[in-house]
Amino acid sequence: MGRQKSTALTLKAMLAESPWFQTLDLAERAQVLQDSYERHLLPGAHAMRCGEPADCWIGVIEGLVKMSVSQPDGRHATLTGVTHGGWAGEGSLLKPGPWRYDGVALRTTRLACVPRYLFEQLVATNLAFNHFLLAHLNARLSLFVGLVEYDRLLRADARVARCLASLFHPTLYPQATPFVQLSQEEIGLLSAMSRQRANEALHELERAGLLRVEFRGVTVLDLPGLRDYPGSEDARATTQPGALAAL
DNA sequence: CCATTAAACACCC
DNA sequence: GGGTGTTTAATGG
Repeated sequence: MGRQKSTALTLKAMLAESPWFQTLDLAERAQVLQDSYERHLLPGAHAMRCGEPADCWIGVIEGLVKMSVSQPDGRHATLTGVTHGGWAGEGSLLKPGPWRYDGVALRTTRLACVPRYLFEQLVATNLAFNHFLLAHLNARLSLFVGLVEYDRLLRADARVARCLASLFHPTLYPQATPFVQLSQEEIGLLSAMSRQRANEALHELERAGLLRVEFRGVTVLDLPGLRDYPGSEDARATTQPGALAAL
């Protein structure tokens, strides 16, 4: 126990720092603090498994959860990653039935779990909480709209850029700091590419001055630049096959 | 043909 | 020991 890592929060601190918690009145806060619980996951363990009962709303205190879908033939697609400070699962909780996605811990992970009945009670009675949920869902929507574009139109370097930038959405990840603690393998998993391709992409982004590749992670230097990498104007330097090759 | 990846390797934090 | 950086052969569009 007692392991004190840099940003390790307690369950209560994690709840207290979550934006939606601020929307609750005192009684609601007390109930959330009392009835929420913590789960510890080893790498590879499921935070949620498609088809199993969706019995709580899940926040990431520490670690990394990869959201994905899979098909019977074993192929699977990564949807997004949830890092510390992020909340996930509200989509499945908003209607009856089981989880509709898989959530897999990519490394040792601690989860904050808010029981389903509490989540439903807040949705039914607390307008401010609903406002938070709308903003949260809207943020998720724009993330996935961007994902379709990214999957269909962008090359690998740009996919990594977008994947990293998405971890800085203030609504989804209020606790984000410039240093992103993701190994290159994890970045590859989230960006749907191999580790060495992710490595190559990261160095391209570093060359572009958008981030610094570091030990077990990257530090983001230019978030807007990452968001619309490779940009439209001064991207001539990098190889840009396809689009304007005719000229 | 080209890009990407899995596998394997040697560094080094 | 795990995360990197790099090379190799294999794979698929």
